[in-house]
Amino acid sequence: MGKRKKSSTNLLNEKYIMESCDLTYAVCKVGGRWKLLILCKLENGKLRYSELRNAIDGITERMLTLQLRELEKDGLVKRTVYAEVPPRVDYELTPIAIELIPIWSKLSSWGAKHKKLVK
Amino acid sequence: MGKRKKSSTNLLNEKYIMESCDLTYAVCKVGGRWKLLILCKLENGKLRYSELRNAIDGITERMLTLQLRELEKDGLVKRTVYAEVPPRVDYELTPIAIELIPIWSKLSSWGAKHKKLVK
DNA sequence: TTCGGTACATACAAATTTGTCCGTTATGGG
DNA sequence: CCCATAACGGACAAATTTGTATGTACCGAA
Repeated sequence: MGKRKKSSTNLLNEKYIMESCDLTYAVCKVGGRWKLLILCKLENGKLRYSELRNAIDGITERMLTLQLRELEKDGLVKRTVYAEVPPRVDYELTPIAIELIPIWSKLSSWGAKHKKLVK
Repeated sequence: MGKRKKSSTNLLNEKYIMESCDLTYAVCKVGGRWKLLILCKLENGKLRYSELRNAIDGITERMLTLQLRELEKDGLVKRTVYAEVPPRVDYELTPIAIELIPIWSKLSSWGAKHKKLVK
């Protein structure tokens, strides 16, 4: 999120795992604290920055920005800036992110089931 | 993993998110660095500690132990200790973890696809 | 001309995760 | 009696993620 040291064991391990396991790779892409919450909010269409901020209780602007930047870099959300003042920016899911939705819903059901089991 | 401070904003946020989003909850359960790799190795049946260690390149015994402990606590793996010397312990997926397998395979395909897209 | 709203950026600090190194236990073989 | 082995446990340190506080640009409205 900030800069990472090249060639720490930590980073090398991460790289190795991401290369050798597509599943870990996939999970890492949505692994930030707020990423899935953001993506969920976007399931029904575009939202602008402030709408996301208001929709996600507890997130700070810094975190929202950071996570959106990564999602954008990873091709999961598309950012559109309108040349207006005050500025307007909106975010939407990319096609590859949309492909995740049916998988999410299964995973989400699993989560709900697991949650009950544990109690 | 080590102890966590109760009532840091960080922890409170995590709790809140896990409660309000089953999807995030599910992803967090397998979110440790090595967890998915471990679970994948167990897909075809029991393995003992040393077999896991040897199967997963780069993992240290400490990390393997920690991640296994959490997986056990979360009911994703079952640990069996045999009263032998030297000790023998094996690990296997629980039923709820087995239910994840078909979802994983979809997610894994998605990961592979995404990986190509990005290149 | 100061003010307000939007979408950030930046410096810094706290929390958490991951990794390194070394110790432990019990016993059958030599 | 000494040692090797399997499966850990604990202290400590490095790396990384998350959170806090504050500042920026822009322009139209008051």
